[in-house]
Amino acid sequence: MASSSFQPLQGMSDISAPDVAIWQMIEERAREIFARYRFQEIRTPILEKTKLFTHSLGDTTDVVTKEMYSLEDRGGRKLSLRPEGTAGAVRCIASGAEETVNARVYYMGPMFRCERPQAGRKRQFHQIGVEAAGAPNPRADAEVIALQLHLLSAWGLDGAKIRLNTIGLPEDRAAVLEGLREAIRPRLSELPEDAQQRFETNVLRLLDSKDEAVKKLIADAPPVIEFMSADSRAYLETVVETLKSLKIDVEIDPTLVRGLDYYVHTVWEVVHGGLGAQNALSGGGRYRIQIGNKTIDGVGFAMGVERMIAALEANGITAEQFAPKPAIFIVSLGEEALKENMLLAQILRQRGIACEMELTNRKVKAQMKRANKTGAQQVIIRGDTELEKGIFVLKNMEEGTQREVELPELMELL
RNA sequence: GUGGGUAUAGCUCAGUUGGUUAGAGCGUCAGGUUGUGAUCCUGAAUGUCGCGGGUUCGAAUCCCGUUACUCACCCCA
Repeated sequence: MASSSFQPLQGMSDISAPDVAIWQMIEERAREIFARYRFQEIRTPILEKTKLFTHSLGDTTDVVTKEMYSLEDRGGRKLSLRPEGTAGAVRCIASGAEETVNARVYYMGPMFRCERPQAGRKRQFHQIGVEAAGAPNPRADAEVIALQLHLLSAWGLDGAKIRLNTIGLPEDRAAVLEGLREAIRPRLSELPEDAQQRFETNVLRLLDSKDEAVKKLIADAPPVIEFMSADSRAYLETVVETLKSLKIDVEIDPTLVRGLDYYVHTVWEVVHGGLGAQNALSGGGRYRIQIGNKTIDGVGFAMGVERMIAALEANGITAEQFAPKPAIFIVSLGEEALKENMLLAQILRQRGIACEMELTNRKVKAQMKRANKTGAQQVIIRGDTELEKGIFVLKNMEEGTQREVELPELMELL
């Protein structure tokens, strides 16, 4: 039992073998897919000025107002651990030269939100995300969605669904809010108190409420897209058509909204059953963010790696399947053989062969038992008698067969 | 931030209305005469019963606090 005073903080955990194998699989395959779509990695600082987040995510969003880990440094500067990846990535893009306005980047790493932990929600969690900067273009949105689905299939995930919606342009916002309020106002008094409050502060959030009374009311209200300009509606249509031509199925969900202020036009979510209440694997959308005197347009998404792993596990894909196994396990018998076998192991490793060995003089039986547990395909047994004869016993663990070989043959076989 | 559940061996969990030396399975280690694993048999080690306080002749068991885990609300990936 770990000493309680040295446990990780609430909602944060160590990730080690064997679990880490699935993380490595996810990251490895993601890099491969990103390369095919010609996205490049960026690594931005985990600690940023608080202002970067309040400014780009919106200073009334919960993420910014109550969930950030914020601190002052020794110079009294207000800093925060990043709660998401887009702000930093966009800051980096904005600081670059002119050609970076069309940057295509991806990132993977830890994010921090001080919320109550729950299924699929940690305080330090990990995201893999992409940002494709560039002027609004529905085809760019569709390409990014295609990339996202490609990732899911590379990881072997089945049963994920995409829900898509538009939240229109900032110019549409006033009409949308007013239209929605007007539809709800006559029956406002029927709603619970917190919903009534949200009616004033953030009426869009009523769209995805879990409250039954609110849900019913929203179902009766006209879809918000009806309050948007013809351009905004055409934009969504082109996204959907492009996706269709790529043979990608999406479900239009008029109640889908996003919590962060920077979104415009297309927004989407990838959901998966078997995740509990936090069923969104990934969220994405088009955004417009002001950084200094530059406006960065772009489209991107972020996936929660912990949630992804939970979804994979629901599909029967687990870390053990990716646990690395040595090609060779070396069993020694006798002082002299042990010493020589360490040299042999070193040579094999330098030739690119994963190789494990027992470093004590335990009985052969115990060493074989350990060899079996590592999952090694083959075992080299070399004791002092083999050493004298200049041979190696090579055993195939699966078949249970073994034979004696000399050094040149051994090297050729491996 | 609000609310429910949980915390006993490395892991999964038993532990009767508070009663004497706290248990099982798995794993680990060792043996089953020569130097061979995944099966089988035998044996052994390992616990401040999450932590702190209280009630009691006596607490793993009851009460309070605390930390963490877990689930939901909220929020979001």
